[in-house]
Order: sequence, then structure tokens, then C-alpha cells
Amino acid sequence: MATKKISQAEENYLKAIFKINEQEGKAAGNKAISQAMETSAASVTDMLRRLAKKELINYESHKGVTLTEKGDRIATNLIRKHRLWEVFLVDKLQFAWDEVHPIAEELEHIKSDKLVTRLDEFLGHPKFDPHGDPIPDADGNFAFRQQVLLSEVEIGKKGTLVGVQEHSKPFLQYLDSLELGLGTEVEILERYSYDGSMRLRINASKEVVLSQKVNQNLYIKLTE
Amino acid sequence: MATKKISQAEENYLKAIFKINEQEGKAAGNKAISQAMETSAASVTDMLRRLAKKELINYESHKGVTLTEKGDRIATNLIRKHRLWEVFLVDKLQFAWDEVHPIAEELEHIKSDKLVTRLDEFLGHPKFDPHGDPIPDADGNFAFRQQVLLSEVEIGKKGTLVGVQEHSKPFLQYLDSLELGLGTEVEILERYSYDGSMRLRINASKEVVLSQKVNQNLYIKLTE
DNA sequence: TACAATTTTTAGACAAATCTAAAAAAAATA
DNA sequence: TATTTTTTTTAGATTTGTCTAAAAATTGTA
Ligand SMILES: [Mn+2]
Ligand SMILES: [Mn+2]
Ligand SMILES: [Mn+2]
Ligand SMILES: [Mn+2]
Repeated sequence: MATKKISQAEENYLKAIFKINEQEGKAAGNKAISQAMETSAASVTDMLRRLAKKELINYESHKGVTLTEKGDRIATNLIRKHRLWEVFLVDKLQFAWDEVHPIAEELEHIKSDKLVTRLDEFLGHPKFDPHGDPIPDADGNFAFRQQVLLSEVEIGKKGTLVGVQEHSKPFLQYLDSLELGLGTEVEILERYSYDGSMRLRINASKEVVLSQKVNQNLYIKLTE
Repeated sequence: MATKKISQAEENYLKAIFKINEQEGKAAGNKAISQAMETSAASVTDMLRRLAKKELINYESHKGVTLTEKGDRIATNLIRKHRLWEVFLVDKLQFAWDEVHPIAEELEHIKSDKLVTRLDEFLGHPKFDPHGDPIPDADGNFAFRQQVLLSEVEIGKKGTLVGVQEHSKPFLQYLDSLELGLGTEVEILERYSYDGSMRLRINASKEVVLSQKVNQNLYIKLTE
């Protein structure tokens, strides 16, 4: 019954399964996992068997996997650690939001509950990470925030940029070049139905035009 | 020529070899390494072959090992990271000096030069860690400090506690219970030749008696 | 429903890091 | 120097995490 040791590789799989379950709203297939982990399908089958033996996932051949309660707790805690470290890197060490992910990918595996507690405290119990993603609390509860994709917002409305759907370096750097970041105020001026692009005023001054690809990846919190 | 990837296990061996070389002032034997790493002698032989193939150590069967320049650079950088993280844990997250070692043992393996640079800056370029051990700079140079073992100090002399030889949790906790920490002022009042114990005044007030075992593990910087 | 495409599993291998038991080499000692 | 003790290496296994190629199962489509 003693909780067996969980390797870094196993932890990464659990996190990947958690995210696929969340995004697709259903059991994660071998294919999706192998893509997320950038490994072969055969490796995934091997690992799923190991995780099932440790009772971290619910697994039946050819049926896709979900996390057990134990697996869910571990995955949620990893996400908590990952996002707290990202906040540390940006807020305390002045990293840019496009450079923190790979470092947090390593830091999330440091095993010390006290470290997480103290870090959370040190950072002032942040509720969202540098990309606007919610940081689960110690019990695994994610903060909820009312938000809409920019692509869904009507003309004339105003709001604040609170999150990004995409996390890639090129995307984040493109936003930087437009001076768009979390907290930026936006007002929708126009929408071009031809290609789904939109014209906005940002921070009550400059105007920018965003392609559909971009405005489908930005989360806005509407003003009132 | 491209620097091959170095595993966490390999890094830990390099650090152990560095420390044995330093402490014993000569090539590290298989036995000493296996004790430091808490592994079998056979595992050490295996690993030494791997490290030699990667040109990180100078190794000839039955002759003991030393680090190559490459190996030395890696070991020194690990020590730098380990000690910087210990400072972070104590100074920023309020950990006690007896709890940080195992966590730093994991944190030292995070691979990002920028992270080390930024952390060092954030901490104000500390020269010594929470145990008084010198933190090598980015070029691998260790700060030097004039210090003596308490057991060598003559009666009547005064000084400041600047370092500990032993790092074990029980030892550090015992010092805490005596209210002895880095920076504590000590004055040598008496030395009992029978068992090598010493009577001291600390911080110009309380008196304590320390056994030889203790006073052979404390480094003092003499006043003047 | 039958065939084709896709997904998943199996079989067989490999590198890394470890182990135990036994053999070989070096060091200590009588 | 000869013998004993200690250290180091070898031999042979094991676990973890990965791979490729091929087989089996499932899903999609004509
Ligand atoms: Mn990770
Ligand atoms: Mn993030
Ligand atoms: Mn370590
Ligand atoms: Mn230390």
C-alpha cells in the first residue's frame, strides 16, 4: 500500500494524460499520448501497463485511459508546481513568458511538499501563471475565471487580455512585438468576415489587426 | 566533439569524485566513491568506465581517478548551483540550514545557465552558502577565507563561527539547540586536555562546553 | 458487410544504472 | 617474503524506458 516511487517519466505521462482528458473531454488514446510525449506508440503501451500496475490510471486494452484519483492528485500537483515555478521565474528572476516553460518542465519534478508550500507563500499565493493559466491550490482546486476567446467577442466590446491558448515561443514573441501581454486592454473596432481577422485598439491608444489564427488563441475578460 | 549528454547519475559521481580529490588530496579510489554514492563497488567500476569514455575523468584500472578539465568544470558548476539553491531556500524561503541539502541535491541538476546567472543575481552574488561553504563563481573560482578549526584555537582568543565541517542534520540541530550558528561570536575560556572538550563564551554572554567531536567540526574566523 | 485505413499491441532489442557473487589484483602484515 | 586482508574488476542479472517491425484489433468507408 505504501506509495511506490514514481519516476520523472511516469510523472510526465500522467500530466500528458491529464491534459488530454481535459482538452478532449474523454479517455486518452495511445496515439494522442504518443504525440504529446513525442515517443513511439509501443513505448506508450509499455508505460500504460506500468502506470496501471501502480494504480495511477484506469486502463483496458484498446479502450483509452483516464486517471485514478491517485493519478489525478499527482498530475494536478505537478501542474501546480510547474505554474508556481513559472511565476517565480518571471516575477522574481525577470524571465520572459516565452522562456520559462522548459525550465519549469524540470523544476516541477523536485520532490518536496514544503518547498511548494513555501514557494507559494513567497510568491503571494498567485492564482494564475505567466500565461494566464490557473494554478491549482494545495487541494487541487483550479481557480475559475470568466473568459472568452477574442474571436467570439462582439464589435464595440472592451476587455482585458487574461490568457493565451497557444504557448509556443513564436506565438508569444509575436504578441510581444505587438505589445500585447496579459493585462493589455483591448477594444474591438472591427471584424472582417472574409478571413476572420479583427482590428482592435489596445491600451486605449495604438490600433492593431490580428489574424483569425491569433484571435482564436487569446482569452479576454470582458469589462462588465 | 559535441558535448554528449550527461545524466543526473553521472553528475553526482563527478561531484563525489571532486570532493574526494579535494578532501584526500589524491586520486579517488573505487571504495571511497562507492561509500560516497552508497552503491556497490561493481556499479562504481561500471560508471567509471562510462565517465572515462566521455573524457570526464582520468581512469586507469586499479589506479584511482581524477577529473579531467571538462569533468572539473561540470563538478564545480554543480557545486555552484547546489550552494546557490541552498542560499535561496534559507534566505528567501525561510528553510533551516539542516533541511536544505536534500532539496538542493535535486535542484542542482536543473539545466539552464541563464537560471544560475539570474538566481545568483537575485540572491546578491553570495560568496558562502548556509553552511559557510564557498560558492564558486561562474568561472569556477572559490572564495578563500582565513579560518581555523575551533579545536586548534588557543585559550583567550576570540572569533566568529563561519563554517561547519560536518553537515549532518543531527549535528546542525545540536548546534541550533546550543544557539550556535554562523556569525556567532565565540571566546575560548578553557580547554580540557583530558578529552579535548572546550568551554566557550558565546555572543559575549552564555557559556557552553563543547566536546572534541564538536569543536573539531567548527570553523572559526579569528578576530583581528 | 467487406475492404481499407488507422490505432494499438506484441515481439524482440538496446542503453543506462543498478545489483550479487566470484575472481583477480593490490596492499597490509606476520 | 609469504600469507592474509582489502580493494577492484568481471560475470551475469535485473529494472526502467526507450526503439523498430510486425501482428492484431478497431474504426471508417465503399
Ligand atoms: Mn516535466
Ligand atoms: Mn504556463
Ligand atoms: Mn544531486
Ligand atoms: Mn551546503
